[in-house]
Amino acid sequence: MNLQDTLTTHVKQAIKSIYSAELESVEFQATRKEFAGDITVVVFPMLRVVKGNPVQIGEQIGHYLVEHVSEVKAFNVVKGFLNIEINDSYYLHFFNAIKDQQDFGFVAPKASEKAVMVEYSSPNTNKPLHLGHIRNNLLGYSVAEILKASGRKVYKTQIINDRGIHICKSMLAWKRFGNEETPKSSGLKGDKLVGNYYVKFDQEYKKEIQQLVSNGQTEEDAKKSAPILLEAQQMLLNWEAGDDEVVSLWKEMNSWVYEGFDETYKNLGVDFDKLYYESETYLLGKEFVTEGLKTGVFFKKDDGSVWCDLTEDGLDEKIVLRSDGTAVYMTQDIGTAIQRVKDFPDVGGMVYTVGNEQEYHFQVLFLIIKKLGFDWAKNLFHLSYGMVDLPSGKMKSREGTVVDADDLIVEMAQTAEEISEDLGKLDGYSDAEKKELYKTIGLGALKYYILKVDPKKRILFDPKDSIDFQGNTGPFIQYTYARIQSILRKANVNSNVTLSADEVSLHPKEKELLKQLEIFPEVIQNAAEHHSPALIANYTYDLVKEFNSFYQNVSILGADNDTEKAFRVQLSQTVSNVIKNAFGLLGVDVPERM
RNA sequence: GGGCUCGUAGCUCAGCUGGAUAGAGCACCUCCCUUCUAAGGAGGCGGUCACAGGUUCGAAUCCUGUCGGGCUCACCA
Repeated sequence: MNLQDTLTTHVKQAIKSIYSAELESVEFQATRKEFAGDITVVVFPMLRVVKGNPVQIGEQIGHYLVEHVSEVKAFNVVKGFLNIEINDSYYLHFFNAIKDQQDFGFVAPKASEKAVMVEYSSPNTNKPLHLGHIRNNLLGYSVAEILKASGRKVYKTQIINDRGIHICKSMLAWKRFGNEETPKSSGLKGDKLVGNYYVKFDQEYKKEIQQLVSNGQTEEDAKKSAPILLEAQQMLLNWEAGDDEVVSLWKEMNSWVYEGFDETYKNLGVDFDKLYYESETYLLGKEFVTEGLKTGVFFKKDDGSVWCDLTEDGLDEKIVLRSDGTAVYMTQDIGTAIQRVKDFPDVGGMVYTVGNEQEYHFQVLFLIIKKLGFDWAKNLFHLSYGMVDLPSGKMKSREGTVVDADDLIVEMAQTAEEISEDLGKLDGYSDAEKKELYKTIGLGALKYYILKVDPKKRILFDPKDSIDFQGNTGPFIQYTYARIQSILRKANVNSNVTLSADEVSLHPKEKELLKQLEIFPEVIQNAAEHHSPALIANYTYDLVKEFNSFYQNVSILGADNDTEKAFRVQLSQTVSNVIKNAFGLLGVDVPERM
C-alpha cells in the first residue's frame, strides 16, 4: 500500500472515531515549499460531513495521525491545510525498493487489458515528409510508448495513402520529363525525387492553363480541360482497371518513396508494427456499407449514393458511398478500422494521430462504427493536434515555405555542433563519435521542443532562431544526464550498500529529489490517460531542476562518509535512470557525455 | 451563420480531478567555475490568468455571454 492510501485510511478512521462521520474520500496535494511538511491534506471538503472549524479539525486529525501512523513524524495546520511531515525512513525504504529497478515506473502489460492500436504518420506518397509530419510522428510514437509503459499492449501502425489522382500526377510527370531518372541515377532520396515530379506536374499544368486562357478559354474551363490533367485522370482509370504498365510504374515509384520514408523514420527514431495501404483497404468498407444498408444504419438516395443520417446526434448527413458506387475517405476508414480488429483480435481500441482539421471526420467515423454495432467503438480516440505554423503563417508548398523533415534534422545537428564547438567540449572524441552526438543533441532539442507543448495547441516554429538549448529543453536535460554519468564514472562506491534510516538523515534537497522520483509511476499513468507526452516532458524537467539544485548544494563525491557518498551516488544513478526512462517514452536518446 | 478549439509575464510554455501569496525558461539586471561538466546554480525585475456575469467556504480551472485567433461544416483525402 502506498503512502497516500495509508493516510487516506487513517484520516477516515480519525474522522470516524472523533466525529463518528464517514468520509468518502480524502484530498491530497504536495505541500508548498514555504511550509514545513511533505504532503498536505485539504480539510475544507470534509466540512460537508463534519461541522466545525477547519483548523481544529486539522489539528485533531494531525494528532491522530502522529499517534497511529508510524510514517508521520509531525504536522502543522495552516488555515484548512494539514501539512504532514513524513519520516526519512519512509523515503529511504522507498528508495531501497526502487534503486535497482531498471524499469522503475513502467508497468508490465496486463493480460486483462485489451491491446490498443496507435496510428500515426500516414503520409501521402507524392510529397516528402515535412515539419507537420514530424509533430505527428513524434506524438504518435511517444503516445504508443507511454501506453506500453502504462501496461497496455500496443500495435503501432499507419495507413499509407498510395492511391488516387495525386499519385498519377507524379507518375505522368515522370514519364514526360523523367528521362528514366531513378533515385540511384540521380542520387536523390526516393521521396524527394517523386515529390519533384509532383511539383513538375503542377508547373506544367499551370502552363497549359495559361496557354488555354490566352487562346480564349475561361480559366474555369481551362482548369478542367488541360491535356495533362485529362491524361492523369485517364491514368487513374487505367490504374483502377489494372493496366500492367501503369501498375508496374506505380509500384516502382511507390517503392522509391517508401525507401525515402524509411530513411526519415529511421533518422527520427520511429517505427511501426504493421502497415496498411489504402490501395489494399479501400474496397473493404463497401462491404460494411452494404451491411449497414440492410440494418438501416445507412440509407440510399435516389441517385444511388449512400448516406448516414446523423442529425439526431447533432451532426449532418454524411455520404459513405458515391452515386457511382465508389468509395470515399469515410468508406475506407470504416473498412480499415474493422479490418484491423480482424487482423488483431486482441485490439480493443485505437488511437488516431491526425491533425485537428479532421476532428469532424473522426467524430463522424466513430459514431458510424458505433452505429454499426462494434463494442470497441467506445475506445476510439482521435489524438488531435494543432498545426505547426511558421512566423509567415501556414506552410505552403507553392510558396516554398515548407520545412522539410530531413533538412530540419540535419540543421538541428549542425546547430548542436556549432554550440558544442563554441563551448569547447568533447576534446578527444573521434569525428564519428562527435557526429553521432550532435545528432542525438539536435534531435533531442527538436523532439523535446515539439513534445513539451500540449498536443492540441498550435506550435509556432521559427526556423531562424531555431530552437533553444538552454532552460526547459531537451539538451538541458541530456546535459544533466551526461553530468551524472560523469559522476558515476568517477565514483568508486559499493552499489550494493543498503541504507537504513539510522545511518542517513536526509538532506532537504535529497528528500525533494526522492519525492519527485516517487511520483514518476503516477505521471506515466496520467500521461497515458490523457495521451499527453507533454506531461512526461514537464515532469522530467522538474526532476532535473530538482537534481541540479541538489547537485549545486550537496557534495556528492565529497560526502562526509562512505555511506553518505554511496547513498548520493546511488541517488544520482537512480535519477539518471528515470531521466533515461522518461526520455525513452519521448523517443529521445541520452548521451553518456556531452 | 452552426459546431469544435485556443486566449496565463515582453516572448515560448507549465498549472493533474476547483484549494494556500498563479509557476518555469528565454530576454533584462546582480552574484557564483581551486568539489564532482557554467549547455549549470542563487537572486531581482516582470501578471487585472482576454473581458463581463454566475456557481462555491474557495475559480486561471466549472457554467453563461462577449471579444479575439485557429480549424471545420465537399459525391477531396
